[in-house]
Amino acid sequence: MRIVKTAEERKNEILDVAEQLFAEKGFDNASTNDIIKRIGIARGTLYHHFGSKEEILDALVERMTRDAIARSKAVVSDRSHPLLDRLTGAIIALDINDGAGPEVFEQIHKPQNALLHQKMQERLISGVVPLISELIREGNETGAFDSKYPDEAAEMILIYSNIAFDALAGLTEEELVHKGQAFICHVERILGAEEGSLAPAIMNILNR
Amino acid sequence: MRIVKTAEERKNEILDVAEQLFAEKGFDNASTNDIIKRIGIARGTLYHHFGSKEEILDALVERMTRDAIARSKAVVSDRSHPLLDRLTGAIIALDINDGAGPEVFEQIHKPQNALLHQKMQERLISGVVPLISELIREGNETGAFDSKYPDEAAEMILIYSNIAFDALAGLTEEELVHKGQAFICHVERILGAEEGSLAPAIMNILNR
DNA sequence: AAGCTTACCGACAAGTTGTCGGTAAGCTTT
DNA sequence: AAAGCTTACCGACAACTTGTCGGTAAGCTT
Repeated sequence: MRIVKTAEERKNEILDVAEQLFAEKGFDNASTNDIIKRIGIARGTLYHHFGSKEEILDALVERMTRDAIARSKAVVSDRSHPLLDRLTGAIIALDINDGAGPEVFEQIHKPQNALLHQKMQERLISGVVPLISELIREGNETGAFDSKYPDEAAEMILIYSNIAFDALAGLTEEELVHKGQAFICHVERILGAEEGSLAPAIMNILNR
Repeated sequence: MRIVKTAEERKNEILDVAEQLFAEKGFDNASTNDIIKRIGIARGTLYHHFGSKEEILDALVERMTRDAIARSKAVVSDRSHPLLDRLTGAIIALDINDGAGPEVFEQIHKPQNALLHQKMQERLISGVVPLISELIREGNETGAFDSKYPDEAAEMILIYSNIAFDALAGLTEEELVHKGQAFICHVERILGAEEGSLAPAIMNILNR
């Protein structure tokens, strides 16, 4: 009466439960025992599919970031929208909690998840920087931007948005708006865009 | 023949060894057993001074960041130097490895030290942002800068310099210079400073 | 010298990760 | 259909972790 599944099926099952547990208790506090108990498999089964606990984390990070980057890429490639909309859309696509569930993104910033957070950030940055910098170059040609260092500009914008928008828990609505406006202003300056040119693009995206 | 020391002495001894070990093996891989063996104390002694392994980490982070922030503060407060020198000096003071030893800063970015890294970053940012933003306000008055959001500008500059200058391991000399120039350019734009006004200030600091 | 505070000790409980020989399910292959 | 092979699965086990706790001893007061 032993239940057998394909390797892919079982791996995804493990990742699903790992995602839940890391969100609930954090990577450090969630044990491999927690995972196997919740699924109802034996210890050996888990280690048959993944070589270590960290390997589970890596696979999970891969799965989580793949979607976000794909979404970002889709927005960037869609030339039917104006350039500025594509820029803001690509960035926003990263921050908004994907379908998987918001509780993950809420707990991700807790100290127990420092590793998860760092790995996700690394992947997101390296995956999206090329997209954004290409967009910046495009803007340079149309005259919308005037950036001397598109790669580094993209890097700076993405790193900041990833870190700074982590800790927006204890902020009032007013502070939040202020922080958002500051961000827009600084992005405009970094890109050499006209002042106020980005704000409407963000509205376009959010109301879409 | 039991060796007794004051609590402060012993605590510092523990932190010294912890710093070594975290640098050698990373926070996760260095066990409390490693610490007590290297010092030659018993398990109970360690837990008499620190309530948990994470408490050791916190104390260590405190001790490490205290110096860096103090250095930064000293530079900012020294009004005998020009404003721009104080700005660049305060930022550079954070990145340069302090006397403690460079091996710590080399290993700090490894995955096993994600927690340490995150906690240090948080403390550094929250400690130095007020200093820098005050400096920016000062520059606004003298006309050197034109920043609408001094706090967020300081935050953005500090976060980027902390993250981006982590991974400069596999870069050529040329790439490094390019990245440095890009950073200067973007800081100037964020602050609304005149183009090229920051570069000489950085030279001043580095050659001091 | 008695007493109190506190640094120190080490055995122990409870839990963690990763290993390994063995079992059984579902394939080919003949 | 039987034999054989691959591979998903099992669970006991070793080796280690962190944190606890009753007890010891050093250095203070009083």
